[in-house]
Order: sequence, then structure tokens, then C-alpha cells
Amino acid sequence: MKISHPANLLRQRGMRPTRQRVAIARLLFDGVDRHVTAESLAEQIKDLGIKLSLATVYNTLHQFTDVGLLKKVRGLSDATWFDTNVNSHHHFFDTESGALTDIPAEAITISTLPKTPPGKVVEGVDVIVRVSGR
Amino acid sequence: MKISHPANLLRQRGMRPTRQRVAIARLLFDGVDRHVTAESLAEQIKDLGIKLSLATVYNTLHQFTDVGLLKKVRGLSDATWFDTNVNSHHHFFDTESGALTDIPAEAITISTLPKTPPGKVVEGVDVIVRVSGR
DNA sequence: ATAGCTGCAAATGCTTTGCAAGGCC
DNA sequence: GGCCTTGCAAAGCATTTGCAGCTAT
Repeated sequence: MKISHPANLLRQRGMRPTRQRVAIARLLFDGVDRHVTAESLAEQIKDLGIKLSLATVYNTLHQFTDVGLLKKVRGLSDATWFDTNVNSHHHFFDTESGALTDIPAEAITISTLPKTPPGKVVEGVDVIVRVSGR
Repeated sequence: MKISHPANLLRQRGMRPTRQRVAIARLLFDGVDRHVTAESLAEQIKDLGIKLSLATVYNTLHQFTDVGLLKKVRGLSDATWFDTNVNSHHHFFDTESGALTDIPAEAITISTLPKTPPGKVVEGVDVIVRVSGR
């Protein structure tokens, strides 16, 4: 998602365009798909000379997720990743570095799916391809 | 995996059959596939009137995983699940209850896989079908 | 005997929360 | 001004670790 005016984007989604949220939005939504953790994002922000607390980073990431600007992804490590690619797609998970990489939805075809438990509805399918090695 | 003599199983895998490990092995490997968290397992053990510390439960689960008796699985919740089905298979993840259910490997067919990043080897593919609803 | 375990409690890492002070409309 | 936000620090979880005491071999 590439946006020209973060403040408007935020207003459209019903959030006040505060200094902190605009800074984060500007950093995340520049047209390139990004994976960030709260920690990594906080660091990038700090490097830009912007000050904001880690708690605010967490809050903001969750709010962005709630309004559909981000997608939450968990690898197998402890940290939660937030992905700016909110479309359906999958991931490589490097078991050595903990790094996540996108796999476009088209690159994986699932030809058979099991029947869903009674009364349940499928919300989505996540495929994680674990890789390792140099 | 169904075992008759936990102590021998443990010895085969190079662990001392201590009271705690035997108790856990007996509970887990009764032939039924189980998903447990450290917490849930500790509780079951306590209900049996056996006393052991949570730290030991964690240690034991990891040791069992290291020797191939268990498989580590992460849903999207915080907790780590340990699965007694160590064969390749997938999972339903109930986003409301956090419950995990096995999907036999044959029930899902992936017909296309993306090319692996250079120098990387695929260790495995995990499919998580997110479900919700009553 | 001795190397390997266990238990406890303290430490850790990630994340959330409470609440006073501050900022947007 | 009023209500939403932020910042900090403290609290919360799940998990790990340090170390003295115990135990299987």
C-alpha cells in the first residue's frame, strides 16, 4: 500500500492523525511490503530521530491491524510480526535467523482441503514453509 | 505412539527414566494423539496426584522434542503446543478458543510450492487453517 | 561416587495496562 | 473543553535459568 498523505489515511479509518501514528504510517506504507516487530519498528523510528514509547508502538500496530492496514503473523519465534501486505499470502520462515519472507498467494496452490469441523467457518489458511541452511 | 514401558522408551532415547519423566511419558504416550501446553500438562499431572515443578515440565517437553517424541507447534496464541503426533500433518486453529486440532497429512494437498531462496533447504511445510464460529 | 536431574525462585523477553499529562477537533 | 492519545513505569504471561540438593546408575 502506497500512500501520499498518511493523515488522511488515518482519518479515513477513524483514527486521529497524531504525530506518532503519522510517523509510523509514513514509515510503513511507502509501497514496499514490510515485516516488522514492535521492537524493530521502534528502533527504525528512533533512528529517524523521532521519539515515542514502545507501548505506543504496540498500541499503534494493533490499531492498524484492527482497521485492516496490517496483518498479524507469527513465525515460530516468540515475537509477533506485522505485515504490511494484508492480502492473502504465505511465508518462508528461516529457522536459523527467525526471518520472515513473503510468498505470493499464487505461488502456492492447495488442491485439497479437509472438511471443516461442524459449525466452524474457515477464516483463512496460512502456510509456513520452514527453511534453513546458509 | 503407544508404549508399554515408558522407562525403556526413555532409556532408548538416552534419558534417565526419572519419576517425573516416566509420569509425563505415561500420560502422553498412550496411543492417542494429544496436544498439550506446559501449563495444561502440569495441571493434568497434578490432578493425578503427582507433584513436579512447572520448570521440569518445560524441560521435559523440550527434551522429548529434542529426541523426536514430540513436535512443537505454535498457533497464533501465545502458548506453545506440543503434539504427540510427530508425523507430518497440519492443524486447525480455532481463533476463538485457541484450540488446535490435527489434520492428517493426506487431507491437504499442496500442488505448487514456490522456489526456495538460494542456499536454503525446506525443512517442512506447516499449514494452519484458521476457523471460527460456534 | 558422580554425572545427570529436579525444584524453587529469580530472571528474562515480549507484551499489556494504569493513570497522569498532553494533544487533536 | 472534552475526549482521545501518549508516555512511562509497573504489572503480566509464558518461558528460561542458576544453583543447591537429590537420584539413577
